[in-house]
Amino acid sequence: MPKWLSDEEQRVWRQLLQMTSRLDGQLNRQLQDSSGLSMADYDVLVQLSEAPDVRMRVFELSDALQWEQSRLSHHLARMGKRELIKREYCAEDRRGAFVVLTDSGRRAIEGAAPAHAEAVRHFVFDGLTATQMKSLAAITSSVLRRLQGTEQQAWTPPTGS
Amino acid sequence: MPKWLSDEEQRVWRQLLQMTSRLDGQLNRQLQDSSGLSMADYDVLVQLSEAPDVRMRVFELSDALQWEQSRLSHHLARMGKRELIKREYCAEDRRGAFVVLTDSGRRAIEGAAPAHAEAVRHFVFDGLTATQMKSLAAITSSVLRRLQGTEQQAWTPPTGS
DNA sequence: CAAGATTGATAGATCAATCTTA
DNA sequence: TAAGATTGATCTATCAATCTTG
Repeated sequence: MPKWLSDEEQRVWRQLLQMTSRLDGQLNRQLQDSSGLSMADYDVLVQLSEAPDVRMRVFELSDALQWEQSRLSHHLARMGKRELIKREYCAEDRRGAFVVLTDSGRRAIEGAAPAHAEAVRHFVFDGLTATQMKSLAAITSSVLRRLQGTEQQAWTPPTGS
Repeated sequence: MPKWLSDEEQRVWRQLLQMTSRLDGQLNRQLQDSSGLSMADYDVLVQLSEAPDVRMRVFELSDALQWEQSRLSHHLARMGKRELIKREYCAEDRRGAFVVLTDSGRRAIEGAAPAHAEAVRHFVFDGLTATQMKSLAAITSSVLRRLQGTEQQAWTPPTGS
């Protein structure tokens, strides 16, 4: 059980970090400039637009996005001010609330999606072979499996005694 | 030139986004709990600790980390308050400044590194075959190559006329 | 004026505390 | 008391404006 990453691991790890931060930056800028949406806005709008009756309970959204409740609540408040979404009362459980896509929210996501998809394809998928595509699916699955069950608590390394 | 991502692309893309956000969250929590450092702190301290005389110019750090000047400047101010780094005057160019690792900063990074490396290995590399490792290197290189030259400006899709 | 760097304003993320209803 | 959700405080990120020296 070596104490450090190997040279190869280190190189790949730094590349992965760089890839994700630059890709994130580029896609956010593209979205922002072309449509005024952030990736976070986009993700919320995608979930709602795919939901039956374009509405979801707050906790459903939170599960789907894997966001903390409070982050989501603050974000929905801001999106509400911009009229991308609205809240509706929930009759069955009066503690809860529905989040509903507005017409203007639907127009925003429909306007933003084509160029966003194009950008993702351009920067990521157009450069990959079919084999690399399969590999990427396997790699992300592997890491996600290893992250299972560590959702809220921090992982601690096994003691080396 | 399809307008949307294919089903497979969509599935892999969502997995990649999930992987990076959860991995980021987990590694940040582990670092924070075990050492009081964030990943951002960690990256700054790594750069300084690898630099000759544990010091760098602000613009060198900014290049190495690929951070905007203002983000770095704010972050250094906060790290300065915590005495992880300090500033020193630059004689050669009096507009500039050196950032120097303090003793307490060196202790912090040395204390944090083993468990952090262990976590990265545990969640990522221990689950990959040698072939997948090579694939991951190729994939990240491909995406980074495609991002080259788009650093500050937003990319816009070619017009479809 | 341009390069190196900081500052202030604003938007977003995280944590703990709170409020209401089941 | 616990579940669904919001609020306020604090920390971080981003953008535009500024300050100083080359």
